[in-house]
Amino acid sequence: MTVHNADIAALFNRMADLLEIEAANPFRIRAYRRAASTIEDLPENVAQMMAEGRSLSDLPGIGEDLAGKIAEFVETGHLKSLEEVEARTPSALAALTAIPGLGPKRVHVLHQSLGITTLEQLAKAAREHRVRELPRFSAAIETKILDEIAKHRTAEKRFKISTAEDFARGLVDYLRSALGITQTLVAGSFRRRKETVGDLDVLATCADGPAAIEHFVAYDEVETVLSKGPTRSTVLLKAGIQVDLRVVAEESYGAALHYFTGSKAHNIAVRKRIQDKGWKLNEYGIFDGEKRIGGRTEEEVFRAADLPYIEPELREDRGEIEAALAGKLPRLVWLQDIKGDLHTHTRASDGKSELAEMAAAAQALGYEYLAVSDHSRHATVAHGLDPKRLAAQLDEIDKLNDGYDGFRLLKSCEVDILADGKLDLPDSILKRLDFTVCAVHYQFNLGIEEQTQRILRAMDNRYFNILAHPTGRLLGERPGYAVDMDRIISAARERGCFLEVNAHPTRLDLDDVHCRQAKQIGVKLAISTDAHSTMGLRAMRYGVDQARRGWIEADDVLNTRSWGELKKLLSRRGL
DNA sequence: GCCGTTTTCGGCCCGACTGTTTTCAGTCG
Repeated sequence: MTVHNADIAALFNRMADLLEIEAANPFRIRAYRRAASTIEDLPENVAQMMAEGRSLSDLPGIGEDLAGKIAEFVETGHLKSLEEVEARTPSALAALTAIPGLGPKRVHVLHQSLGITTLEQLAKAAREHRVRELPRFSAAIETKILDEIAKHRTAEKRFKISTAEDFARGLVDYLRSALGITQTLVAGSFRRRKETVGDLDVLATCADGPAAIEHFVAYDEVETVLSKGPTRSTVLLKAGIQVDLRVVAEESYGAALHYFTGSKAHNIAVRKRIQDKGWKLNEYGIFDGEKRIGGRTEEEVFRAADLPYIEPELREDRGEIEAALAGKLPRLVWLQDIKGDLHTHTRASDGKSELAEMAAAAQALGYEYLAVSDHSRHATVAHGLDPKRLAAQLDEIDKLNDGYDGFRLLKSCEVDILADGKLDLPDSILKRLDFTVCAVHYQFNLGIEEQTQRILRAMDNRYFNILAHPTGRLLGERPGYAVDMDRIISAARERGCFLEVNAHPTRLDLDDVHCRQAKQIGVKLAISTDAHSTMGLRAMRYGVDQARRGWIEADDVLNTRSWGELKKLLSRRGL
């Protein structure tokens, strides 16, 4: 059995959930969570590392004990200590803490006093008014629990970054319209540019906190005010997204921005360093005793921790602190580094704009080139091109290119990878292309071995260049197909192929962890929009954000290069 | 449970808001 990092992370997180309900040592709980996060974000497979005889206890937050537990699970498929905890505290209890207002302490009481382990039992007990009798509960909490169960755990909902931007724009404009609010910024996972966000963490500076809060809760998109104090308030918008506003004074802006941007693990690590110097960091600033010694800017926060500025996308406690100390922070790729788009569609297949329109839009973005990569024939619903139609498109591109100065349309095609691993078009037409973008578009339900083999076989074709949207996932809609990405990435390096970071906000595929893995192994990435219209070209920034989260630098990206340099990289050996 | 050119033991980030707790625990971020 193959043990994936996600399995081990889930195991440790479950342990942490249950230990929390048992009121175990909070630092022991944190240790499990930190280890889970380390494993989950690790750009290598842990079971593989073990097989190679490498020491897991070198990983941050993993000591002798947890390394042993990982080994036990990899070897036996079981974790004895977790089973012991589960015998006392059923795993189902962890799900109850997802209900807002129910934390580990209350869930513990519910289990001990009423024997409740499931949502159904909880609802029944609440309806029978048995919950309000318990210590630290009340009729109000009982009603709230029933409400939350009825709405069935909307708390879990996450929003695509592009959707969140939509909500954020209106809100930020509204906040800025208030007198006295000088700065407004959306921090949190939004600022770290995670592919999805659970809520919006908004920071505002204002001398009069309560006035800013009043203005905030009066926003006409507010559905419910969940909490409201003089400096902080939480609301639910009609769109279903939760928003936290935090108001601080101007001199605390940097400290508050750092605090509110997170991630939590990163903040803990930075605070620890400042604390080690005998100072204190909170959202109001850096303090030496009672005396404020900084915090107006984020740079001051990092400086106090003896660190250079760390970009928000890196702040996940995935080694950025260590890299910063060693002077090895990546110089992350910027949108301005991008010189062209390597995956786009036109009306010839399922796009909405004409070839010339796409070219004009690309030039307006300042691009040096745009690859046209319409679907191949197997994608019939997308009016995929057969060799004849593709040949006609290539002729048309030649004609258009004659008229451009300092810009070039590149000849490409999004070639289907057939179920047997063959490419959907014959070499006779593929050889006329500048490069191919190859993708899986059907038979998503193959087993992991079959699916991996299918892609590896396709990569064996010397006309295979870039693997498009490598996992096929659609955020919030469907998971990716089962595929062994470790092997795909290694195979790409051996064969001189590349992987795409699909910039469409519903895809963002590769994810950040695999971007970093590709970089470490030496596989370059294409950041491409998969645009189906001229508007679609503007999604590039989401792909760049995703790549930045994966520590990607301009040199790691194919399309930061001029066409001349790019062409050399795309020519596979033996061709 | 992890971790250490201060430590192998004793630390481990910090604060706002809520509610029923009359002095603070629980929850959340």
